[in-house]
Amino acid sequence: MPELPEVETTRRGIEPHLVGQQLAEVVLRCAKLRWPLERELVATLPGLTIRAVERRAKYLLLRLDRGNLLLHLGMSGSLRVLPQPQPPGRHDHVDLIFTSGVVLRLHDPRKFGALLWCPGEPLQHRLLRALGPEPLSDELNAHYLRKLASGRKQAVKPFIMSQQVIVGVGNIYASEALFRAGILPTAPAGSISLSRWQRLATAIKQVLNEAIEAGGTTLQDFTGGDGKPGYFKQQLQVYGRAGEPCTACHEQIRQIRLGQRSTYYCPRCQS
DNA sequence: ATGCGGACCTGTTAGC
DNA sequence: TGCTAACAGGTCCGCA
Repeated sequence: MPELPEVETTRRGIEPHLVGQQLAEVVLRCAKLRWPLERELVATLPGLTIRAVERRAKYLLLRLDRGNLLLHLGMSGSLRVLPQPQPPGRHDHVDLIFTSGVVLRLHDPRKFGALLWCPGEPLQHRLLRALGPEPLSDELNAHYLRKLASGRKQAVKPFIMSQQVIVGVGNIYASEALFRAGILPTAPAGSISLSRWQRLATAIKQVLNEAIEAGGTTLQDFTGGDGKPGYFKQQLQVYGRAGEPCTACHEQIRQIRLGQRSTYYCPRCQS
């Protein structure tokens, strides 16, 4: 489900409810998500207080006064803050219960998400260490992209979705950014000119920023920490619109499969 | 080094 | 209406 805008929306939704909260109890109802859930969480976390809720790539970082929790929502994960404990529904796999009674609940039907305990610096964790730059930072620019793409034959869409290249761009926003930049998703990354990388870098920043503003994209069941859906779906110009007219030129939007992912583009606007 | 396909898991939708 | 196949927001890993 969540790409960067949805994770950031979630972060903003839960942060004000969690900072300063002291953990009372951890309830694990599922043996494993992406990885086996560490039983030591149940013994280690009670008593610790959340100092900050940060995001790196599509990971949420809960910084505690000692150690950190790394959270990834996978394809279908979502978080809710509940004012008090409630009976769990289907796929409500984890509850973090605080001394105030507030509960942070992780819901994840497909179980591709992750919850990891990280005693040391989370940015040095093996899963985060090799990640590329944040797309909304100045590190993402045309020169960086051209240099990294040099000599590479991979299609530009899977290239920009690779988290070693840039983080946060998933399947929806990759198609949207390429449409805005007028670049075919199948163009080999190594063949793209500096000026087109410039347009793409700008498009990525714009589409992510606009999606964050709208509270993310809700396709089926995404909700931010407050349970509200995101409204960016209405602003999608190509994703999920196969056969419909292009918003710019009225040509039919096409759908192809690229790297096992559905990919949408306008054959007239993108070259 | 790069790039691809498979795997993980459940739910929903499209098609016969 | 009911069954089956394909597909869905991610990404790690192993292999060529």
